[in-house]
Amino acid sequence: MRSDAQQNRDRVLAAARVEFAAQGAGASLNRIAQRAGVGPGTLYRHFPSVQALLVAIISDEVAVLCARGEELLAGSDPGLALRTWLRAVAVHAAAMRGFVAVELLGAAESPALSGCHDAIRDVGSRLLHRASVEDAVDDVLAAVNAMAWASEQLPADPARLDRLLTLITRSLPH
Amino acid sequence: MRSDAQQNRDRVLAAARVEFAAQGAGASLNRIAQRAGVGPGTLYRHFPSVQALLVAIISDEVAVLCARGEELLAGSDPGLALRTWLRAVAVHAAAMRGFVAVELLGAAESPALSGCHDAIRDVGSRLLHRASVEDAVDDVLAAVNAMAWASEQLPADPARLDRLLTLITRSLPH
DNA sequence: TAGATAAATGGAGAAGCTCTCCGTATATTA
DNA sequence: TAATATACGGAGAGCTTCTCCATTTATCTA
Repeated sequence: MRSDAQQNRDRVLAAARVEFAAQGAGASLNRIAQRAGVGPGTLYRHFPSVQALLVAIISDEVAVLCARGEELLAGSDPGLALRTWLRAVAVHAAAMRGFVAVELLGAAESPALSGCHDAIRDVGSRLLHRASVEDAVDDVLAAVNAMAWASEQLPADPARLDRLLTLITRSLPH
Repeated sequence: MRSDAQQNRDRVLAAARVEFAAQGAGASLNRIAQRAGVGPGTLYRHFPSVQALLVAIISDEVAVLCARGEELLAGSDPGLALRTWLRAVAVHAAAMRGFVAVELLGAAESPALSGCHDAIRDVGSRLLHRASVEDAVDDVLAAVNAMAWASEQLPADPARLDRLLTLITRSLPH
């Protein structure tokens, strides 16, 4: 990749992070391009769709979540490890203002995205298995993402996400 | 209201039901107006925002849900009544393709909408109380709506909604 | 029944969106 | 330094939501 192209790609990504964080679902690709100081054409060449942009942003954080999961898998309390990790997943999803949920849930479309999805699934299923939970990992992850999404929609209440997660996790092993 | 206005209002509502059911979040108000055989200006006078349109459509179904809740309150098994009603709420929310969830969760903005919200809350809290559940009705409803939303996002799987609801309801009294 | 009036209509158009195309500018290579 | 491949940005097409106002029409009154 040409060095100026790389630079522009990075600037678009940085602008997109800011814009998504600020505007959520109302983010405009035009404004992202403007904020990055590039033309719309440039943005679309690097990221042909909103998904592509999100995938690039999300991949980093998924890697962090997986690493955290591996750490927890090495720890001693399987039930606590599972609940801790699910909470981390939820916080991550909520921070992305619902995008992660929408994108990850609907996965399997983009190769990169389903890569993320598979990585999360893998760690999740091992954590579930070690805690003797029999529910499908897809269902549990969908539920956790849904809770993150819900807590986004409602008026801000710092404790709500925890209460919603508790509705699910309290039936899991302690 | 003048009779022609009433007629147009009804036609817009009918068109909106069809369009929302067919297109989901991608529904276009232009097309709704076109389908109803009215100009955009007419649509916007009757319903100044998408929310207003949704509120009108939703109000009917909320009334049905409340009636169902009252029936169940008169029955004999509090735990079963609660689970049955929560499932009905979820099916209703899913049928609205996520709009109900978004709108009802974010409530308290439009008077009509918060009316719906209050009605649902009222029935829900009585069902919860009778089943000796101590969770806040808002949290439970948010969780149920979130599950309906999640099941919408994922590839169609008729049993998924039930599995997701079970993640919540299995910790409630049987 | 006919005229007055208040209300509703619908379409033109402003502003913003996504996304494409292509002439121009520039980084890289020989 | 010259040639070439690549990336650039912005004009513009075709959407969208939403507003304004000249025109039409239902309803009321005499």
